[in-house]
Amino acid sequence: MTDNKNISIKDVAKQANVSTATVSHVINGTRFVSEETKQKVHQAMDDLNYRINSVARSLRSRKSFVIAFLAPILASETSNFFFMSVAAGIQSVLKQHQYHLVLSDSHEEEAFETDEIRMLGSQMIDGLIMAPSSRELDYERLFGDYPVIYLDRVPVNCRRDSVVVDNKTVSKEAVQMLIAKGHTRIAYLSGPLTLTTTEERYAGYLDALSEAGIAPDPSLIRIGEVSLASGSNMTESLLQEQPTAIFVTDNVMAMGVISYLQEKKINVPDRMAVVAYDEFQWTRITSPPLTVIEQPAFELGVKAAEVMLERIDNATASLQEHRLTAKLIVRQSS
Amino acid sequence: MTDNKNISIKDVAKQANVSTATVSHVINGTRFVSEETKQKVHQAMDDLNYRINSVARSLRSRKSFVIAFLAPILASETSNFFFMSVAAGIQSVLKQHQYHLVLSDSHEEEAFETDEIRMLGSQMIDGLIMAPSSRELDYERLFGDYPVIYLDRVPVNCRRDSVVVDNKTVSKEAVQMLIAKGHTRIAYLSGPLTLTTTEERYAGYLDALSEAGIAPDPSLIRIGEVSLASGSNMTESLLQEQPTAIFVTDNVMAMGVISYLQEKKINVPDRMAVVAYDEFQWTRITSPPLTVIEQPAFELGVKAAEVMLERIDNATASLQEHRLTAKLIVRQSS
DNA sequence: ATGAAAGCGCTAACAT
DNA sequence: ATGTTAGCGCTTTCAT
Repeated sequence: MTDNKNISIKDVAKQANVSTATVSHVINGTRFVSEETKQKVHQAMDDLNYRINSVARSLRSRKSFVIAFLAPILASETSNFFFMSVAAGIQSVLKQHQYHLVLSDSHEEEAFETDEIRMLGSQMIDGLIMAPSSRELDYERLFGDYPVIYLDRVPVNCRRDSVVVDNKTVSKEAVQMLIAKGHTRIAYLSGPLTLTTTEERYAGYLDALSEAGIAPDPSLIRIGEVSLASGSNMTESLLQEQPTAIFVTDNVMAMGVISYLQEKKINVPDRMAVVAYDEFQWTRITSPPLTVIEQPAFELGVKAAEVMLERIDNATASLQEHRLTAKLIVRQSS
Repeated sequence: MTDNKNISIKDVAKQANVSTATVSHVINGTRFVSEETKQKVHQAMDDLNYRINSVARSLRSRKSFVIAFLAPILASETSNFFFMSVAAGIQSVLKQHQYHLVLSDSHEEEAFETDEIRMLGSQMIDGLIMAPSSRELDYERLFGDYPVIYLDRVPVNCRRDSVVVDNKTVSKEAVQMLIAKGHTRIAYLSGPLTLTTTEERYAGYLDALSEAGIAPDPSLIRIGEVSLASGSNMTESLLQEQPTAIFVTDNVMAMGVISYLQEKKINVPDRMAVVAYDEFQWTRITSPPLTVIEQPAFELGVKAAEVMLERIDNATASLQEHRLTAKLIVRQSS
């Protein structure tokens, strides 16, 4: 209602009887202005209900104070959670530094993602934090003149800062825990191994088996689509191979596993132990509560934002690769 | 890598031997340009790897093609899902019309929200879709000169378009279903009644009881914090009042209900029927699967975006109030 | 301690 | 069918 439609720095300057330069400097604290003049300017700004036009500011100063986060946030119920927590972490840091966060969705599809990067390129962002949907794509030629930080996953020949989770270590730990409990036929369910994350988790699984002198059995390893139905189907077809434990590295697929076992009244953990990825509230109310690997999602965001801010300050500092540790939370399903 | 740092329309014009006006018109298709000239311009743009500067464009044209969505997206695990689905719906429509979506988080807190609105005000957005965190706040004085659409909830004296869910009808239906199954002592668990949504759900509950000639029992009605622990605690204290069914209008609280009943080995639905709000995948893998009210989240977003686009085209058209229907999904918990 | 003015990259009114 | 040019609102250099 209060119409601040066209109130510019010029109007404020006139009202306060000073130059536009002075108004600008008062706003930005960018050179000395006498107390008296400051008062006048503030008064005028209040009177006119002045709001800075940050578009004009960005155009002139070539700085937008906007950081974009590109990830599969809107794709499925799952990624949502994880990446939304990441976003919350990014946000919490950026806000303290007057930066804004723009969320951009990649749909976990190269074409969609490429489109978004192109679009962001014209939006004058000060930086891009992204979870690439492909490991092979040559992202570099898509980027504009802003720092980029890879989060959660990293493409080949990465020449950027990155903040990821130590998937291999924790996956290995999870499988070792199962082995320690006497399991030798441990099934592995996963989405496509086209991401660094899934690949690392798989490596951890193999490592644990190998160190325990257990030969990996291909019939126990199922790689497929990330969905509840897919997890359910895999579990069904897996049963004839007689596994005693299932390690499922995706939480949507985990729901499929649980739902199938429940439907067939297969007792967990007695007849089948289950370890899943990601700690969401619902994993505590299944029966029994699920043993899961908790990824530090929020912290991932915090770290990425911090690295971004440093990178903006110092474009030539040496590359940083941060690897945060995940935590195995043992509950009754294993 | 490819340095398109400073390539402007001017560079393209020079390279193609035309004026900047022509380049602009080629880009925007805003007046006739001969095929031949068009070719030259496109060639030049390709050669120079030109990318439009949408900041400059926005400044000049006073149009940003950006719509902001302000909601408690990053707040809790729950709202996440619901509002992220809404966001996906908004996005799907906007994308077709070359608009961009900026997600902004209100934290479900007035102060935070006010801050965000102020910030958006300086960002030259073409519209704001929001789920207000307060019913009483005078939002109008915070808004700038752009259309606003209320989504999911509406403040008092709303003078804007709105897109909401018909909570009362579906809540009433859910309670009637419980009554039809013979329940008379039906508990009601909810977060604070400070939102139009929660208020409507409560009204539906009361209506169903009243029409069945059941006097509402205050000891069965628990209003409190939205959290798993809170849902759990409420369930515990509720038990001495001997309800046979629980209607819980928030899904995080629902997890608390489930977890408490499970822990105490109280059979669902035999000793306690449960009906919850919101259809997420995990509601299918609890034992037993949950009867829930499914809100049309994605559709809510679609509708809001459509209304926004119409409103941008026609600022003076009469106010629209859309009320989408929710669906009761009956499963084994009731 | 403050002002004048150029110009960021674009659009669009006014020319021709 | 295309060119010239004045700004959009701001920051910032160069003056004084």
